[in-house]
Amino acid sequence: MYALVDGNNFYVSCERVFRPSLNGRPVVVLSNNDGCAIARSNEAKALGIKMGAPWFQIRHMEETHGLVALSANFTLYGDMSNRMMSLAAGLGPSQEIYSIDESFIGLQGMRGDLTTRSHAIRARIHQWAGIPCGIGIGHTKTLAKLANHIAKTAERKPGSYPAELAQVCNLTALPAQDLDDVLASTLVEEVWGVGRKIGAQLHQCGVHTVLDLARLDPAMVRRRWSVVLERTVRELQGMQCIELDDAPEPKREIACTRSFGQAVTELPPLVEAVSEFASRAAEKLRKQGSLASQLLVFCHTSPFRPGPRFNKSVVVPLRRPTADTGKLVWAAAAGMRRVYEPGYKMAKAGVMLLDLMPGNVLQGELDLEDEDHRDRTQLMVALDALNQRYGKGTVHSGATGGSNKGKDWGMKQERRTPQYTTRWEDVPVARA
DNA sequence: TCTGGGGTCCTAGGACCC
DNA sequence: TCTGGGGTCCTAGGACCC
Repeated sequence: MYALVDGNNFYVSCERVFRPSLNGRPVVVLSNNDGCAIARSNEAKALGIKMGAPWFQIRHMEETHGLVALSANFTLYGDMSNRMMSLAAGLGPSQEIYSIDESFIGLQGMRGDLTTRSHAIRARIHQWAGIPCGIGIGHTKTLAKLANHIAKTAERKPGSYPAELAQVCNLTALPAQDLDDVLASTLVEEVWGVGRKIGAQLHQCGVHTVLDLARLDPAMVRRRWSVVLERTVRELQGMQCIELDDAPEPKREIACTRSFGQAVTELPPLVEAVSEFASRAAEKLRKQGSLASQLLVFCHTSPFRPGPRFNKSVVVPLRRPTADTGKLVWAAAAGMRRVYEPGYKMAKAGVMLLDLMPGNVLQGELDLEDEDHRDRTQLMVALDALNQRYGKGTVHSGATGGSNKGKDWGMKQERRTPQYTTRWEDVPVARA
């Protein structure tokens, strides 16, 4: 049995802890470069503001509806998250931190009334961390997720579900008929693992509610869709297919990408940008104790704007797996010089570290013939510690070309490796 | 004018080998 | 020489998550 503890409107709730005057008002938190809304208060949701809505499309509500917009402060949210997570951990014997605002709690072996206990934990998180939460309980992670959705919706939209399910929804304590009623009044796309595409396909097949989905034959679902959706169906039926992952593996790839506030056409600022990205990515890489074997660099024009399109990337092989900022920055800069073509308004660029393997920077590189290398890697570990303690950008390795503090890079969507990736050897050198 | 930034898993198909 | 089956590895792309 699992619980899912999830902070409501998390970024907005974090801001409200320090600015109580925002309570009761429509508030959004905006992404990098104030591009679009990545968190919305209940009041903002009630205004019809969608997740990811571009700021320029909703800003008129500042005047018409008193909408308040805040620039994101991710350092603050990370701090608040840590507090919330350690309090949530009190609910059961194991915990998987799933995202900045959500954690699954394993409830195996717990005695007593879990609903009452959850209400108590919820009150404690609100009182000590200042964050309002919803808690959902189910026999599987998928059901716990669904329960959490019901707990939050019942609170936000009275009448949508029985009032006693608000804030804490324990599906395992519901009589069978009540459970069916709840599942029948929830649409399939609310299920964890069902997105827009598959949701639409399900509706076409007459599968509209979660109850409809839960009653499908798993074997048929596997044939018609995939093993992934089959697993979801089984989980809805109460069979555990997804385990609690309380000791996650290190990341298999690490990315740092940004959209630019204003389009960039020249090579030097692009090289500077990806150098900074590589430096950030190298920090993440060392933090998880990995080395990278390949580095991918890309840049592209805006998909939203007219004009000539450009979208290219290159994979730069690294001679040896490394976590050395200097080497990664060099590779990123070299890669950008290769992909760059003049005459385009670049909207976004990024760096991805690929083909990661475990390896301590120091121990992993001791056998290098490079004499300075050991000293440099030791220095980098020291710099990482300082930056972590005193904030990003406190000190830089000389290789990264100095501070980019205050630079405003914007944002845009990029989910997968760019399409036109070429091999390093096949790319002609750009004219600089 | 102005439109996130990260990640994961699964599958299909090609290359290569025996 | 010709033909074929089967396994493995890799990559690209689709779908999903927050």
